[in-house]
Amino acid sequence: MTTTNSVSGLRIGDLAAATGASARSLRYYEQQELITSERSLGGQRHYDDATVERVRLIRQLLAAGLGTETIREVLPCVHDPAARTPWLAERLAAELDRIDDRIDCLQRTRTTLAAVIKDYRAG
DNA sequence: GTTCTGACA
DNA sequence: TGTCAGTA
Repeated sequence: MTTTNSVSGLRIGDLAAATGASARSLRYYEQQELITSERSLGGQRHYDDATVERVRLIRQLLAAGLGTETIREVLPCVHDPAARTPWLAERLAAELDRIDDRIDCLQRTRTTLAAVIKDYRAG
């Protein structure tokens, strides 16, 4: 569309380019209430500059294996100490354990694959 | 041309 | 998450 209105901010294509997330993913993040946007008269989404950093963090957490529900719960306290609660601390500790388990799993797999490759190269 | 929603894979 | 359809 080429509608002109007063709504400023990044359009979904801009945010996608700035974060590496696809427009499809960005709409999904919004649907999951991980990010918010304003709508122009034509219904187009417009994002605040701060959303760029937020999306990068979301993708980092997603890549680490956290689910969207967990991210939604945890995101508020990352940059806002006031949002940190005992319950959230337990939640984060649980995620830390999961990540450690995952690291262990990856490390074992790495060792296995490395051995196979070494064996192959040795002929 | 870009984005929107809903739907299917 | 990609992609297709029909729009605005």
